[in-house]
This record gives sequence, structure tokens and C-alpha cells, in this order.
Amino acid sequence: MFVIHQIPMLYTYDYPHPAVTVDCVIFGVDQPTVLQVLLIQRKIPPFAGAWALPGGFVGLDESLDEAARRELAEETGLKDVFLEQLYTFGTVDRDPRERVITVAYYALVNLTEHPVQADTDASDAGWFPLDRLPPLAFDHGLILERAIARLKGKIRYEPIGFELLPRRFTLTELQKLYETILGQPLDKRNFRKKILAMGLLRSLEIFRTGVANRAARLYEFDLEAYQRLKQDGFSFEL
Amino acid sequence: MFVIHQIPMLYTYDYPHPAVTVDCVIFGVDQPTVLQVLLIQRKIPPFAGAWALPGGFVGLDESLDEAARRELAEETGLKDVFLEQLYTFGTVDRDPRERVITVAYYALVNLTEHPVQADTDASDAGWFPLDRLPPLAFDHGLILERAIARLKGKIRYEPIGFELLPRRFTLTELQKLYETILGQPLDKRNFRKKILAMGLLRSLEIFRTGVANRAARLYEFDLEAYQRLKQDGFSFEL
DNA sequence: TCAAAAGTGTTGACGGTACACCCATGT
DNA sequence: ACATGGGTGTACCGTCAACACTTTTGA
Repeated sequence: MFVIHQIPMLYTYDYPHPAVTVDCVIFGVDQPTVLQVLLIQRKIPPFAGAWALPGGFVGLDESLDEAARRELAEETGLKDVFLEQLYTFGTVDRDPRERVITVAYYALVNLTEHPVQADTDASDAGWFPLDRLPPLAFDHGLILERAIARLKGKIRYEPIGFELLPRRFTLTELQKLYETILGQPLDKRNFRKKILAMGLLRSLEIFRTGVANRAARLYEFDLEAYQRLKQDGFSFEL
Repeated sequence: MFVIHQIPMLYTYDYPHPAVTVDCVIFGVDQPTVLQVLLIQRKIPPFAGAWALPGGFVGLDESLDEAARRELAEETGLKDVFLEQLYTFGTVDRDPRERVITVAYYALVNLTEHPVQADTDASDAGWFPLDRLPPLAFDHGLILERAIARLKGKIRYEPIGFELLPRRFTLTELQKLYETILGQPLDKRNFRKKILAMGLLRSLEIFRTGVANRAARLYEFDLEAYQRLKQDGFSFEL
């Protein structure tokens, strides 16, 4: 049985109409700093039981960005996060059912301030560290790979790493984050010098106490300062 | 009248199906170095008479990349060029007829070796310098802006500028190209030092003669050398 | 011989990297 | 007192930017 959905009144053109979905690669970190991705377990075929990126079909009355934000909220409860278009995947046989074109987005989330609800549709959701991934449905492994590459590239010259941390963080936490994403150790003194010299961090008179060592000073990312500097052709580097 | 086109047999899902197109931003240069874009004049509404990016609908049996290459060949005769996905545009009212999602690509072309045929469909095509653009149909102005930004960014850290030049070129031609794309003058001695030090250029024993000044040495881009270096974690810079 | 572009080196400033020790805190 | 992570400065080196004159060629 064919169901024709929402054909607009003006539609008089003999053009193909594929299905279009948005999928979201959602990165988060927890302590100790491990990069993780949010996956959802499929309940229905194809790939029933396999894990997949959260996502869904794009409505005719919503933009791609809106669709991505809606799906994100519906399936994980996340709102107001850093979200950016990644790439559009459109090979012919991505989905065994019919031709599906997928616009992939990626999002950065800090787990402490945006707790992720297991999704509303009663399918399982879970965080997976990048080195312990289950087999993924469709070509989602490919999408994830591309998202990781983008994250690694972008984090060097745009201050997006802060999205993954709680609003207040220590310099060591920030450094650990960079080390996990870039996959290489960084020199502590050089890292601090560089990041502080940029003038993007507000240093607070608050310290992380209750640990079995010297209390660490907390910092906040100073968005206004960043926007001011960016206008004068300032470039964030490493 | 509704025309339902190529509904696949497996199609039993009640999901919206927008139209999907690919559009191509094709950059070229001519002498003296001016960056130009290829545009096509529309014959039919909407936006009849206005200029637009070449492009067209994506078939259900071809990938997005294939569709972009096909449209490029059909409308301009160009083949085997540097082509890369740019961004996907999906706001709701981009096209007054119906919901259309457009996957934009950009291409770099050297005019001397790939002469562009006025397209086959008997509509006019033409090159426009970036500072003398006609009003563009749909949101093609937006797409073009994004393509320019991408080109400016990418040319600094990937050796794609060579795609715009003939196979053999002088260092001054290369420098002029970078100056136009980046929109700033570069120091001649520093530019030569840097670009030659990378070891990506094969220096030839051929000279550009017949000009009213000293003959300039010609160079070729050495693709093999680049691929070798890239594997060892080499990074092209400016 | 003139005009027009090709070609070529040096220096100083700056930023990046390498590197080791003392301090504060809780157990 | 000890274990754990917090916090700090310097010296060397390489890279980038600034800068001007001589050479070749055709008109």
C-alpha cells in the first residue's frame, strides 16, 4: 500500500522525491575524560537490535536545522547545544528500504549540565566510548568517522571544546579534554601559558575542594571577550 | 495534476518526500587573474531571466556526487575537475514551487585546459567576476557566499589552488592567484621561499617567452610528492 | 635605452617547544 | 609523612615578516 504524504498543492513537476533524514552525532565526555557518543538501539527492521545514531525524517514544514534540533530533543531531551551541519550522505543503497539522503549533524554536550534522558520512544539509548563501539546500523560508522575527523580538526582553531565541559572547569580538565580529542599529550606549562594568554578565560576565586590534593582554580569561558576578539581578526589556535 | 515519480516497490512508509537538487559553484580564473563564477540564465519561472548556479534534481538511482558531476557535464561540458561538497541548504521557503533541499558543491576549473561550452539546453551561460555579479535566483547568493568563504579557508591549508591554473604556470601567476583569493598582497620573496621549500613543485627547463620582459620559469605541481608528504603528516600552509 | 617583470638573501622579532621543581591539600 | 595533582619560568631554536637591488628580455 502506498501512502502519499503531504503533497503540496503546487506540486506539478515530474521530479524524483527521495526521503530525507537528519542524523546527529552527539559527543560527550565524562570524568575521567573519555570521549563518548550517544547511540540508540533500533527496535524495528532494518538493523533491528543494532545501534544507530539518533535521527529521523525531515518534515516538509521545518528546516534541516530545526529537524535536527527536534530529533535531538525528542530522542535525548537535549536542548540548546552546539549543533553544526557535518556532511550529507547520499549514496544509493544506504537504506535497504528506499532511497534515503541523510544530512548529518554533530553536537557537543556537557553531560553534567545537560543530563541525557533515555529517549521517549522507549528504545534504549546509551553512551559509548569511541574505542568500544558496537556494530552500527546503515553507514553510521562512516558518518561517525567523519564527525570525529571534523571535531579533531575544528577544535584546534575554534574554541568549541568548552561546549563539552561544565561551565566552570579547571585548567587540567580543559587540557585533558584536548589531549583525548587530539590523541596526544600536551605540555602542562605551555598549555596554560597559551590558553591564558588568549584572554578568553575568566579566572574565578572559586576552587575545586574536597580532593586529596591542592585545590584547583576554576575558570569560565568568556564568550563576550571571544566575540570581541574575533571581530578584530583574532584567531584561536590550539 | 499530481505526477508520482518512481515510487519504489518497498515504499510503504508514511514519511515526507521533499525534492532534492544539487547546485554547483564553479570557480575559474582568467588572465589577468580574476576570480569568476559560472552562472546560467533561467528560461522558465520562477526567477525567469535571472542568473542562477548550474544544477538540477538528483535522480533516485545516482549518488549526490554523481548527480553533481552529471549536471556539471550536461550544463557546462566540464569533466574530471576538483569537486567537493559544500553544504546542504534546507530552509522551508527556498523555492516557491515546493519544498526543495539543495546539496551544494563547489568546483575549481582552469579555463585554459577545460574550455567551457555554453550549455546544451540552449540557455545562456557566462562567467562573472565576483565583484560584478548580477542578482541571483533563489538563495544562490547565500550559497555563493558560503562557497567563497570555504575557498578562502581551504586554500590556505590544502594545495587546491593549482586546480585553477593551467598545468604549467609561473610563480608569479601562482602568487597572483593566491592574492586574489585571499584578498591581500603577498611578499614576492617570502612567497617563493615558502612555496619552493615545500618541495611540491617540479621546476621545468621551460620558460614563458614572447613577453616584453625577462622570461619566467614554468613549474608543475607534483602530485606524487604531495601524496608522499601528506602520508608522513606533512601540512601545507599558506 | 627604457619599461616591465624575474629573480635573489639577510636580519630582527616573535612564538613555540623543551624541560624540573616546589606547593597545597586530604588521608 | 606521604601521595596526589596544582602551579610556575627560562633558554634555545626555528619560522615569519620586512625590506631593495640586479638581471633579462622585447619594444
